[in-house]
Amino acid sequence: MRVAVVAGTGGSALLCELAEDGSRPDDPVHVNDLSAAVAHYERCGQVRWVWASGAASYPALLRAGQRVARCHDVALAGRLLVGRDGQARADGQPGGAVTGPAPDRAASQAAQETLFEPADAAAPDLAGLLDALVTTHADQLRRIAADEHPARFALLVAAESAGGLVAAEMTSAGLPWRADVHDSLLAGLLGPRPPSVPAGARPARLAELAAQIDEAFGGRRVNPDSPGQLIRAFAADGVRVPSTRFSVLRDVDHPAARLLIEYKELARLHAANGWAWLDSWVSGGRFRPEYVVGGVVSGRWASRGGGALQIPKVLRRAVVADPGWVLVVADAAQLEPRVLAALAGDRAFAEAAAGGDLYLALAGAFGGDRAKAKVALLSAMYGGAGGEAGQLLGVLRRRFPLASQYVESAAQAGQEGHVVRSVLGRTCPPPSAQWRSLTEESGDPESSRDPGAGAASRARGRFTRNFVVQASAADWALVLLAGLRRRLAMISIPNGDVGAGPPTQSRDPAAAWAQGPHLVFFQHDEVIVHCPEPVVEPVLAAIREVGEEAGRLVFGATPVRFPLTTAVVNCYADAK
DNA sequence: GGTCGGGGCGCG
DNA sequence: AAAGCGCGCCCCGACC
Repeated sequence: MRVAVVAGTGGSALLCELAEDGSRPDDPVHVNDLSAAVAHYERCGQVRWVWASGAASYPALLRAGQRVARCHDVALAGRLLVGRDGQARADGQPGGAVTGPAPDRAASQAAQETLFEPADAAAPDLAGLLDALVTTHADQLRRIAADEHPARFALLVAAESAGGLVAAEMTSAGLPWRADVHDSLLAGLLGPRPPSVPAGARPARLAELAAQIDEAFGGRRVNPDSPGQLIRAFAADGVRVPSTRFSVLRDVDHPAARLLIEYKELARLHAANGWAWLDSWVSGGRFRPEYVVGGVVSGRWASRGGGALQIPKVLRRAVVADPGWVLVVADAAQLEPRVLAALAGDRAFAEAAAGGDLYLALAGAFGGDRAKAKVALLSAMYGGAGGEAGQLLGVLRRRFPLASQYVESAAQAGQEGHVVRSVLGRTCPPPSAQWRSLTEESGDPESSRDPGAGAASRARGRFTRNFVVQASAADWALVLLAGLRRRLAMISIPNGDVGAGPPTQSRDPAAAWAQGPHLVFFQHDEVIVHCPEPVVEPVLAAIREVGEEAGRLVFGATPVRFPLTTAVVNCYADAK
């Protein structure tokens, strides 16, 4: 059953049960306590909540201690559909439509605008919002059903919506983070925490390195954070460097180069994940970033604040399970090449991907050299062709023609300005107007074409080449995540067996759902479950099952396996 | 005083 | 010569 919901003020809401096609047979019901109403429906059986945006609605429910099992997130679904159908343009020009404009879009367009325009917070027109929600949702169901592969697209919408639930829950639960461990890590590398005044004071080790760098430039004062100043300082010593990035400095013969490499590494840690980061982002033993579901065009997540998806490996030492709990870290091994194998239906390739080390299985085609197999595959997926890669690509093309053709035709489509789609139907953005005008063939073949046109065209080819793989891998990961979330919720905790339990001050007392094993991190092809020790086994079993299930749901019958490596650890740093 | 693009680098 | 994809965040320096 689907139930549409719009939240009112003070925990109230307007609800309405929907028919299968999304139509509304009954009048809406006003409830004073939404979380109680949600609890009631969740107890009674299978309900899918239809709401405008989980990111907007779900955190309040979680704060009230209430979880939902399933939802249809109209905002997330709408983005997937807009990506597929192209944005209708007011000027009547085609907007990159894939399947042509749907008839009678005007009404649903108006409903959507009502739904997402800023409402009057003091006196929201709940009935109007619910109408708009129900109309938009029904329109979405029709458009999903009209997809070339409706079941796949419906799976994508369901998984994306579930992603919205996971994201809110992970923010609420937080990633266990030991501020004391982080602090001593920083102190060990940078020196003790400098006093907050004067602001911007360098920690001891950085100040020392900066002084040594000045000295290495013969006493010239140089700001080591300024690439421009550094390039000029090197030039003054007769060393010409095109930039000051690591790969350049590594090969520079000057006493400052080595110091700069060390300085940059530590300065980066200090700036991005130093004490200021710790103060802003970690509280009560938890790091609580905000995740942006579908924030990357490929369907990968992005994050807002705290750089949650770029936590440096050295800081994994600070990610420690609560007493009586462990971290179960699961990582999809060689996900993207396996996804390519499944996408392309290349039999020889797929059989190599049936298990174990994929690159090793393919090494035979490359004279037994695993490293060469890896370079060839990464080049095929990323569009690299420099150096040795070109020749290895030739080998790949001969031995695994279908896998090669799959990415080649995606690249060609992109170069020609077309869009491409992931296995479940996420669509890449169309080229910009600027790209179109740049790459357009001029009517006069003799007139010189913009020299940037070829480069722009090839760049888009690399983007679409990579998109089909990266976005399909994201499809798989999202389905995995949704399935794992569902399974974790079904694991019950042996009563009173949860060790000392987590420090109570670090946990939201209402978060009863976080008393059991729950997701605390998701990074593209890797998840972390914070898990009470007594239920490690069922959690590992759930991970095994869901890995199988995700491959089957997303790719259907394929010999390709998507193995998950798991580690049960107290500290994230020990997982690899 | 603020914004914005580029350089650089963290993650996958 | 350009040079493998996708992000977020920091700092700098140019600019308003």
